Amino acid sequence: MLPYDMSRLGDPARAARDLLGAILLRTMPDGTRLSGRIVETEAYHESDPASHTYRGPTARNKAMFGPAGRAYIYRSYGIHWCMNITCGTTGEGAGVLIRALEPLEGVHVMEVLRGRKGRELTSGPGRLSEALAIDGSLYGHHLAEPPLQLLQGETVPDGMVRQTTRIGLTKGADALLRFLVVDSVFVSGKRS
DNA sequence: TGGACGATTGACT
DNA sequence: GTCAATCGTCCAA
Repeated sequence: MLPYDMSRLGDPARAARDLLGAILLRTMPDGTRLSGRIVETEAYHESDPASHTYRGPTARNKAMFGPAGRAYIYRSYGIHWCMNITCGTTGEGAGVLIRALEPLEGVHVMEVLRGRKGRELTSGPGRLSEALAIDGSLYGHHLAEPPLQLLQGETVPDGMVRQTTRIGLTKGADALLRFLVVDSVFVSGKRS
């Protein structure tokens, strides 16, 4: 499979749209491949009150101020790990939160890691991190190489993309910076 | 140096 | 639908 073209990780809103359909591949220490197709993203930028980078660089967010194509990983609610792909130029605090994947390879191992099956494997930022064994040890990792890689996938046509407000925010809640693939069962949130 | 607050999830009513 | 878990981070004092 071809690597994702990191030069496309400029403006985070544009990158969030473009990352739909791309593949995230995790290679376990024993060689097991865990992968999924990105079906839901959110864009964050230092000019945005909702972003972790809004108040400038800190020890936690420094990866987002570094070069594009790295993993910015943070702990949410003291419990879950969530992963972003950094965007923009060095010195610019921007990134794209990966909110949902469609499992491709290693589904059985993901089921063991999650202790669950089906839609709940990867339909949320904390869920997909657990399913792909992503944690703080991968902070700042360059996504061009193992054990965590971003690969080119099939392009998602505009007609299959919906743009909405982001999830779980108190500040900047009205900006339309969430992107999802409309026919995917794995998009986060409750379903009927 | 204390304390309020999450870019969430899952269990329970 | 409601709510607790759980702890690092950041700001006010």
